Amino acid sequence: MSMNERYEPQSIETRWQKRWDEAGVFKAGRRPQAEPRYVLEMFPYPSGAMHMGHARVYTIGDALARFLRMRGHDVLHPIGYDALGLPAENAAIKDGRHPAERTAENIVSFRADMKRLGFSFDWDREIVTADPSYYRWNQWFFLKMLEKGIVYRRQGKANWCTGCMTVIANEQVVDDNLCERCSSPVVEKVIGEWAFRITTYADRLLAGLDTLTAWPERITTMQRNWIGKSTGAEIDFELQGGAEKIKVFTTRIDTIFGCTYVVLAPEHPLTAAVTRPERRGEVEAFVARMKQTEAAERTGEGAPKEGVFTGAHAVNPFTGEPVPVWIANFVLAGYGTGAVMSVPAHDRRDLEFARKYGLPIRTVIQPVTGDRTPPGDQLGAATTEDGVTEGSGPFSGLPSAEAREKMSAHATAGGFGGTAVRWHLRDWGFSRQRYWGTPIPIVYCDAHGAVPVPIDQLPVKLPPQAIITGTGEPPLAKVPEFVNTTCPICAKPARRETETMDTFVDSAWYYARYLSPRDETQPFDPALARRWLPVDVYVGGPEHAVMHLLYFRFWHRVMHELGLTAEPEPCKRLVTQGIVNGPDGRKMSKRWNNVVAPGYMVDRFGADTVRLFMLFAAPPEKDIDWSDEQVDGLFRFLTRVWRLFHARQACFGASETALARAAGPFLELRRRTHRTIKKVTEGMQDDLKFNTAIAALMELMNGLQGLEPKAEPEQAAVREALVAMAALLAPFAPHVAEELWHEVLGPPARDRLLAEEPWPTFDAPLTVADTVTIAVQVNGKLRGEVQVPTAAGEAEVRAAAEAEEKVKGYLSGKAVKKVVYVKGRLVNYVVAG
RNA sequence: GGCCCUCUGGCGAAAUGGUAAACGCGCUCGACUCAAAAUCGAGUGGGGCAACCCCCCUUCCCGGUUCGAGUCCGGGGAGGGCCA
Repeated sequence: MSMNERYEPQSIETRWQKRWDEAGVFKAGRRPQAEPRYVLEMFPYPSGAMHMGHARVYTIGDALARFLRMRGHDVLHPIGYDALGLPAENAAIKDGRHPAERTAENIVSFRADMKRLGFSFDWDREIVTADPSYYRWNQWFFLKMLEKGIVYRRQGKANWCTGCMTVIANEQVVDDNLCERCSSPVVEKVIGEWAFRITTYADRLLAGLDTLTAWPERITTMQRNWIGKSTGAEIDFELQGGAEKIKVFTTRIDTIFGCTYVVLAPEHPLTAAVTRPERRGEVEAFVARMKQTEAAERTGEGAPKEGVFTGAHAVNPFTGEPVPVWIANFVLAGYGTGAVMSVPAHDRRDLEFARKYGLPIRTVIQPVTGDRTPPGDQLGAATTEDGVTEGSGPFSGLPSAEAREKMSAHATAGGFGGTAVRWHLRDWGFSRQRYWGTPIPIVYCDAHGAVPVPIDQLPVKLPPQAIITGTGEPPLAKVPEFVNTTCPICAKPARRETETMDTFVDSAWYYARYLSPRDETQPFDPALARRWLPVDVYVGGPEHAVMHLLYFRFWHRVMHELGLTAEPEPCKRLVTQGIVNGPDGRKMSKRWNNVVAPGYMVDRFGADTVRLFMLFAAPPEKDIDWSDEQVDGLFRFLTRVWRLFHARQACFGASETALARAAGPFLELRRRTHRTIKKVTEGMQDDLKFNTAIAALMELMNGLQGLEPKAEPEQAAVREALVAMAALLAPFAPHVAEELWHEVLGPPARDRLLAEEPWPTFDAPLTVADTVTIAVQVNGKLRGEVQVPTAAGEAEVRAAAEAEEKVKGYLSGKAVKKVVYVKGRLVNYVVAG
């Protein structure tokens, strides 16, 4: 046997990657008897070169996948590419190339970068969403959902991105009404579009969150807020001298006796009908002006409240009192009923508006604290908290919650309203007026209207020759070969739908396609789904909390209802990993010139060092800053490990039977070895404590460095430590681990691979040291420590503690009131004075 | 404004309510060297002291629960996220 003295990762890494690949050790389904585990990382959008963020997610998932494989599980750890979408199309327009060409190139580069990092993916299951063999199943789901009424065509206001020239989802509109992808302004546009009725799942998606106990709470909280259930009441205000009713939605029906006016959204259908002739000019001018203004601008916190009086009055059904009907900018047609009852004393916006236009303010809630709210005209600010009703007729003197219940019941009984629920969640409009997406399988026929493409005619393929202009007209509309077709019902000439699907459709169910990626008869095999789903651990960025992760849950529920999956939720445990910032602590970006490319770092230090850095810097969920010094340190660690093995080659042949005779420092080494196995194992199982697991390995190595084994029992103890170290290192730094493991074991291991060896086990009695240090406290302050045999009882420990000179000083002449003894930890004397 | 999260050495961090700062980085000193790099060894929270004996202080701040609080509870501050 010969070992190179120098640690040269580049040469060993490619060699082991090849061996793993040839042996097929990462293929899922090789252990049909074993318990399956599905480890998934969010698949990449291959928009350019791979970056550090990718290196981190896949390293985290890979460490876990490798660990579980060594624990004997049958592991599914797949990868693919989220290849369709706007950025690829925009980039293609910019440099005049076809998105398919660019995407294919990016995938080649991504795949190479991932392979160089040694991720244990089952490459046979690779999927590309831009491939018709994938997106035909998007079309299949579309048709199934159309059948079930989950997909529908609607005419409505949509968010139109002026940069991407397409409709985008609510969730994709950020900050000041800008597009999440391209930062161009987003405007409202009335448009016909396809939508998923995700709102009919709102209650189930909300309730399902309670079952996701292994998801980070902040993600479930964000989803809960996004779904946004608010329970309130709907109340009809009859128009005085007219037949119309104004339906208002409120969560604060307990304040209804304080309602002094009613406001309609400018777009409310009743606006024109209620307006009195003498006010018509003013109202129309106002409505016209509001149409020019965007929603966010109108309703923003700082935006001035503006409105006009319609001249009409509506009757408050609780008081019988007529109140004026106004139109105002801060009410939106799209939320609730598009009309609100205004209670200026108890709502901030209503108060601001009332003050501006001189409308009455009436206090009807008093704080529970007993403080008095001043009368309306002296009110400093609206009191928006719950309290106790007053001036509310038969409902006076009730706590808000009780008042709400009784008032809702009263409205129901009187036939003018009742309890109602409103959701923040909107239906998911998924039509895109762009090329690089899944064609929507619909044909428009003059005689039969919108006709679904029959399932056996799928896929409807994207024509390669689309003219990509980015002008806002669907590019597919300009491809006659694509557009012109025949009606599936009457075979007469017809036109294809030219819109494509949002890419969130692709990512909503890709994890299921990995189960049977080449299946041509169904999206995936339900029998395999029963074995592998739900996903055991899903690793990805927290930025997907309300878009991808909600659509993902929605889609899974639909699949569940279609009988394709056994469970209603797609994934048990979610791990959200932090960002990798530049060395300067700022987000890596060309703008700051602080981008560190993973490929370059692999060239310099090897994949194992880069992987160790990702895992050691901090726990997975924390943001980290790239640090050249830390990377140097981890490379040094691997070099030290390498040299240590080399320096101890004499131990490699030591016999295991000699182990039992190890004594003194070598028995202590054996204990450290077994404690390390325990610590790493538990850290990986319970939480993903990669950083402390690696720290434990460093400690083991530090302890090993000072030992000079001579006799065979000593050599055997060292060998045991080396074998364990190689195995424990395998999930984190798999290449060097594999190399060293083979070196230690020698020829007997020639045909085996550490990647699929059983995980080391520890001998429980050996994890216990024979003496422990017990802290001695007096009144909770540390005053000394004593070494006692691990087996020592309380009396023995106390005797030793009380014999300590220092402790004696603190105890002498004091009355001991109480002694707290914690086995193996401390003894605390509570003394008087 | 609402909801949520975070705050520990010079830095990244660790710590079932039980010896705060494991491990790594950085730094200091020493060995090796003509010298340097690399490597190896020792030290490294702050203050007091002749003393690396010992004492006091220290997990953003204030209070509480407890024999004992970085950890639990209440209040405040700063920073961040999401939603408005």
